[in-house]
Amino acid sequence: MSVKKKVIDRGLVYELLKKVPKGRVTTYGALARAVGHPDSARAIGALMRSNPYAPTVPCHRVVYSDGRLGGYGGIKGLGKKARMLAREGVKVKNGRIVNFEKHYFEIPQTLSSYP
DNA sequence: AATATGGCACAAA
DNA sequence: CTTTGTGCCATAT
Repeated sequence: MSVKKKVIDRGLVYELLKKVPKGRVTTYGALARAVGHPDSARAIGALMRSNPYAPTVPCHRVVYSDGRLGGYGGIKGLGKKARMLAREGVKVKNGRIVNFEKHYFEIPQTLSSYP
């Protein structure tokens, strides 16, 4: 099998993230998995951190697998992140998403076998 | 090129 | 439920 690509496709990550509907949230691990890198959860965060496509990519909809918010430029950004999520219908309580499973949106792994 | 940092995830205690 | 330790990958300097 021709396995050539080792690095994550940033464009693909952003595309998938953009596919996340409003009022729903996903996790870094899920995103990593969707792009074909099940162990690159952290890398996803790194890509978000760079955030080259600022408001184009809803990086604020990406949270920890535990249901917590995660980062967003530090503890300061968390408040803003929580507010944005709450505004979209995702209630955040004490830095944790309420009914996380309910708002969780698993990204279709259809593009996992992307060249 | 190498080191340090970081917006993660999971298991074990 | 909280804390510790380990793995994994991208970016910045």
